[in-house]
Amino acid sequence: MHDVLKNSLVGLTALSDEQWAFVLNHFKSKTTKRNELLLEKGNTCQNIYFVVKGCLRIFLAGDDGQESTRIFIFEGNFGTAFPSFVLRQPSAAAIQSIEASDVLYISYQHFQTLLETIPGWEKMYRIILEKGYIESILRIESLISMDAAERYNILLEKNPKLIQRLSAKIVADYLGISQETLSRLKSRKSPKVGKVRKSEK
Amino acid sequence: MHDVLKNSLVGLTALSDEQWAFVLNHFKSKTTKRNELLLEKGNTCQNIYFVVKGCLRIFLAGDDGQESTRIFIFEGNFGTAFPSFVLRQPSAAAIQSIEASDVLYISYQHFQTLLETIPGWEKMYRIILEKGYIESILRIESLISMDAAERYNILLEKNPKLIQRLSAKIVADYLGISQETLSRLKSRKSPKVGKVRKSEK
DNA sequence: ATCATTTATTGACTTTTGTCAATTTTATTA
DNA sequence: TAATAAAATTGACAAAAGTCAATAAATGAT
Repeated sequence: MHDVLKNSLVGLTALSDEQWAFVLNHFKSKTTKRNELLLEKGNTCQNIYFVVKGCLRIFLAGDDGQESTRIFIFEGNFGTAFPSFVLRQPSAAAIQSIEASDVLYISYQHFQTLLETIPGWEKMYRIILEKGYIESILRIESLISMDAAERYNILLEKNPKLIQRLSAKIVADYLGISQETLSRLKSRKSPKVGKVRKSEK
Repeated sequence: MHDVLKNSLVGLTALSDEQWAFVLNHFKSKTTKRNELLLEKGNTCQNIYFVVKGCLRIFLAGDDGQESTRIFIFEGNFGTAFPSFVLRQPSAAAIQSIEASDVLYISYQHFQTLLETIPGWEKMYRIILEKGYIESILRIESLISMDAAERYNILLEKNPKLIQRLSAKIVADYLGISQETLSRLKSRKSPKVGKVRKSEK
């Protein structure tokens, strides 16, 4: 599993073999079950996760049972309940493994150690932050300037894998619309394109 | 002007006097008029701006004349058309000086120079990125999980100065709602709280 | 200070989206 | 593979928000 992590980072920053060993040594591995919670709302997030296989989601849960997905973390990506992790505060969001997944994770303390002792790690983190920040800006733009149909069509165009792979319920949570509205958008605009049924695979 | 910049950064990172001089030397200053455009949509953003006095906004403009404000940059903060600046691509958004403002700015090339030559600068940038990313995550959450009235009330609670200082039109653009809806929210929920008229100051 | 311009408010109406409920389809697991 | 649970779809209706238009208020430039 650690090789996957190294391979995905090796282009971002230049580290010696000793530094790579030091870095990788601070990541623990974990296998999760489908729907397993990695962080409960209200707890302070202690880890950054790197998804080797599978998919996590960070989501908000309202009192009424309604959920809103803040972000997905697919294979080859880092993620955490970011505000909680950085500010060391109880998290408004929970982290859930949507699929049975293999993840690596590093604690806040160890992450700080890497930032302080490996100069290239600061750069790598910065580049990952830039990428995440850009994604979030594009998402804000779609939310403030488009209606549900436009947002869905853009997602379909830019990230069709996401729609195929996840349940419509969760896609709706992510788009900020109800599952019924999403269902109607699908039948209205593109009847043939939707989640690939497992029975068709 | 450069003192304001140094004072706002000095707590984030440890630099020698020589390093501070080197850093500040790479920032140019500029005075802007009200409503002046610092970047037009379609151009690649060349600078990061630091607002000493006044306020900038980064906004999208639709074909129909409708505008959506991505973010505001008030005194003591950095900002840019971030995706364009980082990815070196034409910007979807424009940058406008809402008020007559004093700004400092640094070019992409000079910014890279600072990242490469001043280790503490990488850390400073990372901390600013973390802050911006957290803000954007909270904004996404409000957009996907709250209706217009809730978003407005939260903004009123967390950032009343923003509502007082800016026109309702621009606040509506920022909230992702129409000006009419915002006007109705104001009269419905909190008749006495609104923008402070200049005539009342 | 006045005037022209921009911004804000309000009403009437339309469109979009949400909610509730019933049904069908798909997925999970014993 | 049957049984059960979960998810998706659809219809009917309600609520939220947008649009258009008219008017009022505030601003800023002379």
